[in-house]
Amino acid sequence: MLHLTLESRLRAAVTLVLPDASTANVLVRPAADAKFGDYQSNALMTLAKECKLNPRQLATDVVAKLDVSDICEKVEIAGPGFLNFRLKPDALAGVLAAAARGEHLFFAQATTETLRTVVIDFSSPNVAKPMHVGHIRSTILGDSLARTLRLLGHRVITDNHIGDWGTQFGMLLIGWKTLMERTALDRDPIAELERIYKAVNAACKEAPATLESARAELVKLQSGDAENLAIWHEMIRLSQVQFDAIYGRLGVKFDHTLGESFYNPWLKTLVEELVAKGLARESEGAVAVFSDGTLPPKTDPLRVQNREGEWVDDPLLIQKSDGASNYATTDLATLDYRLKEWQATEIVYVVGAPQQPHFNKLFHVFRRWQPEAAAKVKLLHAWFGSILGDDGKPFKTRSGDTVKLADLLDEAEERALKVVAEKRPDLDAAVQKEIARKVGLGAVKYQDLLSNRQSDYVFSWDKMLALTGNTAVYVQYQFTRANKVVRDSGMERQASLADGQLVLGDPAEFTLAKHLLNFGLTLDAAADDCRPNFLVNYLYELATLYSRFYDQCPVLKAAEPARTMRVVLCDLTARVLRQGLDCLGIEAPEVM
RNA sequence: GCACCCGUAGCUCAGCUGGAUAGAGCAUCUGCCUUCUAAGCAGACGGUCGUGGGUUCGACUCCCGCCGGGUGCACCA
Repeated sequence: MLHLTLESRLRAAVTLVLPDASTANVLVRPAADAKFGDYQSNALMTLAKECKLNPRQLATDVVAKLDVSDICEKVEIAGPGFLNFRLKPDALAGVLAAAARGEHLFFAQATTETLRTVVIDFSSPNVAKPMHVGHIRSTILGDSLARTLRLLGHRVITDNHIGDWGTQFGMLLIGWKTLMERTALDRDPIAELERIYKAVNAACKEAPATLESARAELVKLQSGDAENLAIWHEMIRLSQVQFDAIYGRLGVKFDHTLGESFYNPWLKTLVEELVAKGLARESEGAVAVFSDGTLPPKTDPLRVQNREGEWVDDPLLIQKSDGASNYATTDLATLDYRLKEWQATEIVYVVGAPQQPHFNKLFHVFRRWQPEAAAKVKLLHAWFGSILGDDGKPFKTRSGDTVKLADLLDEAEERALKVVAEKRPDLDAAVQKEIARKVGLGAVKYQDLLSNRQSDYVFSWDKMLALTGNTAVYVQYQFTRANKVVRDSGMERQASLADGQLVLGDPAEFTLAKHLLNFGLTLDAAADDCRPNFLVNYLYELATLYSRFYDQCPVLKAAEPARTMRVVLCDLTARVLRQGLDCLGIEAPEVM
């Protein structure tokens, strides 16, 4: 918050010295080290380089025009041209008082000018398959991004683009008709669907005749056969029951679940339009979009170098030689729908890294298809790393020993319950169980959001369900401690708190208070780059700073004015922790 | 062969427009509960940031080469 004030003052001062310079990159950030002060700006060194000026001289000139004496001590110029700002305690206390009065929680919401309409495409499991740990990253990343953007005041539309169409249904239909056991289906629908799918898949490899009949069933489905359509609808319904159960546990909600099949009615005309516009043409019986040659081969998504080093076409197929569409066609139709139906200004696809070439092609082809619309929308593939097995190899759905998501969540809650029972034997069993639920599910989500999304992820039960160190439990625990102090303080709502009533004394208070102010900065960074790990790290740090403060500064026994200051710090810390955890989809227990 | 990703402490990983002495957790070791919840706090140990060059006031970060690992490369999604 204060850094934004410093930033705008600094920009104004820069403009006075260098009227033509762009100040977009003039930023004020929290200081890297407390000994340099509270905030710093490195921008003048960059600016001096661009303008071929002496950086120290530029810094001196800018500081001469800079008036921040209401919030800072004298601005220092250090090293080759760093600006170091040291806050006046009263300025910091003033921001805290405003937050305590409920005027803000250290972040700013979007205005009508900055409002974005963001469609987030995430989770997207396949019908008739169990959700496994491979789905967790997309689901949790996407949900966190949606929650964060919503908190920042943007219009967010979440869409679960489930896999409810495609060649696997040929095999599923055969299996349903010839192998399916009704009692098994009633007991565990997804397991039975998975079983028949695997059986038919194996049979197809043995006998070409089975493969043929699977194709025939698929054609019947696609041409509207009533029996096959009914079975297909039933498989989707059974899957949706499973999805809803998992999403319910995870607290994940979607505004829409428009699966691949939803776009079927538009696919044929879409292909025709692309052909008519000259973008797509027939090739080896299929229809594909080829490079138009306007880009250098190296940056052209539709060209690739072959073994001999020659550049050859690597087109985007939009219709198979049997006349059926594929996922490129569906994805183009989906993109078109989202722009027309929802007026999206951004579409974020939270999909794994291996699909980068696909999205490169998809976005490229869309730009050629609808240049005007494409110019107005930001398309982002927020990719993430693979989940690896203990052997370091990515595991795939068919390898057989994938960990089912439901089992993972069960195990998380069970492990957490053991710890809760040990730490808090005084609580009722039902209360213990509820804490264990929040702690266990929190552990899973936190672990997944903790590292950079682009890193590969080595799956291990112990790692995923860790309850010590930098984990959700730690943050949740600090929240309950802060919350408890506020409850016990008996302090009324602080609506009438005056700025002057807050006096910062102890260094632990000062450090904690400064960190609270960085909440908004962190939310913005996490949302803009789709990196919830920034927020996770921020919350962990806030929790550690609170824990130190709690250890060093008695709150309820302190004399005024320290007592009020400290209760306010506890209250604000608890509020920021709760709000931050909420952005991660993690619940904050009142008691632990 | 080509493209993309990765290589940071014993292990798992952070590292924000290039910025000041590269940070956490786990593990190991040492202290701290008659004091608001010890699911806690304080401290120690631990690094040629794969490697060799380049760019510059400054490189884990940008560029080039090399080594090592992973993934993908037209009708599955």
